[in-house]
Amino acid sequence: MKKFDFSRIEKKWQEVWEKEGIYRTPSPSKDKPKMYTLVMFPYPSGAGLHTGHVRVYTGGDVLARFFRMKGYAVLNPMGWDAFGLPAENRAIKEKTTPQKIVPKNIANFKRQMKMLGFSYDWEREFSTTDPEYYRFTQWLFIQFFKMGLLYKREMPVYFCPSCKTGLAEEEVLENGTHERCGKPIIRKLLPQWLFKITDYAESLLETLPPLDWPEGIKKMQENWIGKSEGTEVKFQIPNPKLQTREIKVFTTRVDTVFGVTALVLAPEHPLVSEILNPKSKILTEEKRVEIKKYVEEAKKKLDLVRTDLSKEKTGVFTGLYAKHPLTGEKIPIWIADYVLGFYGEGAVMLVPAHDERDFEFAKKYGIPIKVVIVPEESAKRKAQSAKLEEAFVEYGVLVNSGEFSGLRSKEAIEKITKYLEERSLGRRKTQYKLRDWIFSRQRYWGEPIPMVYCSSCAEKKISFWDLKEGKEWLREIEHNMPEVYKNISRRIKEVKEDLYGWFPLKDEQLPLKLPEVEKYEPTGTGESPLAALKDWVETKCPVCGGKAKRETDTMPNWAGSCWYFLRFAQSSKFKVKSSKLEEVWQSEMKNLRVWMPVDWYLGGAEHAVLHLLYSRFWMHALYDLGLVPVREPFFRLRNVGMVLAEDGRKMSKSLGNVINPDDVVAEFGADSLRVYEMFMAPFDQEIAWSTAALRGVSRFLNRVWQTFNSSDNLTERQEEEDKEAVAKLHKTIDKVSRYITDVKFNTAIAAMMEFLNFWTEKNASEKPRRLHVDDAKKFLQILAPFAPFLTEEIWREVFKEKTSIHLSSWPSIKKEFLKEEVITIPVQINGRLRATLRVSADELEEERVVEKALSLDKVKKYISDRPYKVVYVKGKILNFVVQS
RNA sequence: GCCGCGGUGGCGGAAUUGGUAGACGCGCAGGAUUCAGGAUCCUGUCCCCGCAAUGCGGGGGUGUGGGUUCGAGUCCCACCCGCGGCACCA
Repeated sequence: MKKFDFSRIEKKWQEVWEKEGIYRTPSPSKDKPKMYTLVMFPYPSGAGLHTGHVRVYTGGDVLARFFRMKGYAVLNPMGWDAFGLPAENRAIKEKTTPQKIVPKNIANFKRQMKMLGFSYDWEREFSTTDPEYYRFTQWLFIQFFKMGLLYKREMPVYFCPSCKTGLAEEEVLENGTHERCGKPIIRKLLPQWLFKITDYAESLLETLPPLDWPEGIKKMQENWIGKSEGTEVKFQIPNPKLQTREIKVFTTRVDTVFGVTALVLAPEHPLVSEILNPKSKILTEEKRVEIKKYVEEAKKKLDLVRTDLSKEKTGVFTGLYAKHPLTGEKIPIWIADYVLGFYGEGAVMLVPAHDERDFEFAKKYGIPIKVVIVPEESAKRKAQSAKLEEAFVEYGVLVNSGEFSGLRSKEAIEKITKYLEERSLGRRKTQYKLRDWIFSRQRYWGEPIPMVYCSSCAEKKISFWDLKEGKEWLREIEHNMPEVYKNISRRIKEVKEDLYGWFPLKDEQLPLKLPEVEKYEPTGTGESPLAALKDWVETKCPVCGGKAKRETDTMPNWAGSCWYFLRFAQSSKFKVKSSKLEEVWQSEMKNLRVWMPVDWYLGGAEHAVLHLLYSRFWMHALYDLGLVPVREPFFRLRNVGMVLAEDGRKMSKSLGNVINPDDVVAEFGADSLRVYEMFMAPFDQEIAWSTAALRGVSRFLNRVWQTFNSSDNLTERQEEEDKEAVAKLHKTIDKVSRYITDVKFNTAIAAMMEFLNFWTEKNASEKPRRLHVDDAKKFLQILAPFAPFLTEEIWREVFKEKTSIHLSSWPSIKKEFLKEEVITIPVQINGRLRATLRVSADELEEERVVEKALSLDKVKKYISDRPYKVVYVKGKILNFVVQS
């Protein structure tokens, strides 16, 4: 018998499928509902696809193929996320350009994807680096700008002296090194574009619960946004020499406010800079130097590797006092680096008795510890003022708290907040951990930010919204979307000052192409390489016609991935003839309405927060502007687990344990690789590579091939068909259908293996089991999403089918085959299995089953004459509870 | 420290969600075929014990200890271990 020659066959079908265009996206209709399956698109690196890519893309492909056969109009696209540092760094190293590297990498990725038989609609392919694509990335940026969601501000950003580039905080590892190059980073003050993502914190939180995402991922997003409700309390500083009149603190435990024995400021707090100014003359020179030294140390510390030793809290007393808003007591003001400058107000009230960190700090510096909360039980006795061994951080009953003494914590929080609000000493406040998103990069290989800066307009304090164009835009929003307008105009007030002189490009000027340059290495000054291109940078101000400069920063990698799923859903022949991009976008709304949201989104859990949060944010904002039909981009999310090397470690070149898909396909074929990666473990679980297990899968596929190529197990005559095999087949179809949509690919394959074993076993009379060819084909069909090449070969070459198996309809199940005719009922005595009973499916009544069971010798033996109780779950189990 | 996920044979894992624990695959052992095999096929394979031993019977068993239940891998309580994330968030 001929062996399965996979390399010849795979090549043949790749070509045929392409020619026949079987994976082109059909138009959905009433009978053909839409199904948008998407896998996180890859960064086309020079190394080509790795086994992890194969895993997640195969998973997506199985779903797409399954839904296609189920009669859905499937959109299953693929593209490339090709801007960003790796290509740029590689180009620098190899003395070439990213423009030359990227297409090569893409071509290699695409070759490998075709080799693996992924059923993408290649007509929708694009790269984020295509000017036709980033023209709209830039246009979207401008929409966000107009909405007041962007502002420019000097920010202390992380900077990698080795890569000579500014970094987002997310690119810095815990140990203070750059995630790409591993070198230590420093901090540098640079003007940055920031996204006001914090303005959407509530919105992003609100729509999270109904999403069909892994609960863990949802929780991580929730924690990242980090909402907490509490009270802002004002402490006045009765010191006429100071400009700062008050210190605001945020607390979730205002019930402990009577226990405040100090205020602690972050080194970044405005009051700190004020008193450090030699001109202010608030402090003695000695004190000023002491504090200055501490603050500088603390700021450096942020940049240093955080060690366990640095965990001990340090601080310095300023010599200044604030007034307690409720008791009027003098409260000393300290500075300590454990208070963060960017969270809350950059200051906390120190309540040593009821916060562990405060307790530790107070002990160290001899600050008084005042108990104001006691456990409810001890409140009933007498408030004991015994020395605290540790902070009492739970809720309890207030003591030593003036008129609020005796209240329970929760009630006290309400009452004290109200009291403070009435006297303008505080207010209810919701605080988020989420911070605004630094969106500009001082790098070459990214989308140019389509903004122009005119210094003379800036001096005249002209902003975009002061122009006729800006006013008209706002008026239209106000007219059409009054609610949205409220938010936009509030934000504009907040950001306007930072944006005098900044004007967006006109639609017809887009795309603002990334100029080809000779030297695109980072400048080292922190500026983007684009800053060196005089001709490009210098331009005319669209407002006054004078000299103006282009923004030379580019967008981060995230920009392209924040809306690529929209682009796939828009028409594939998306050629922009009109320069009116708004019209072009609006004309595509019908397609977005058809396809969005993504029904199935697969990708690694490492994107749990950033990519998913950023794209959700863009969608929420675009929804407010009426530019997308839904708020949430991804209805259903499933994670894929990593593929580790055979030794259980990460695959890496330096360890020499990398498995290359090209090699595996050459030796075992694409189907074997696909089925193996789906079979090894649940999809979301990590797996270690095992070539031995891959052989097992390969053996299974070979047995499928042999079975369909021999006459032993097939028949054209209905009467020769093995009834048991048919019943088993239908059960298998049922299982596989359910397992696929449960993303339990491993058990789907196990079920098919089990079926093949049964089918090729001899029956009770030692004869081979035969299936009618029409039924045998059904088995091929359920295997087709996993092993597209092998099944197509048999479908068309053995069975001479004219059209692809992948366009065939998923086999339907006959319910009567799902029923067991004879059921095995376990018989237990006192919960221990003692026997099994084979009962026909129409004799499941308790009376009959018990009678039968009692006739079993084993059961008799255990019961003998003792009284018993019967627990019977129909068709499931029988348990005799016997007294001993 | 906090949050999330997990702990089942020699290994990867299965278990209809409270109802026969170990499906399927790997590995291993024995056999067939072969000049040969790291190819293919068949048989066996959770551990321990007993017997009139190719069979039959008994006991133990899902990280540990307790609990609920006729019945627990699954539910509850306490603890141990591993992985991932966040890390002074007031």
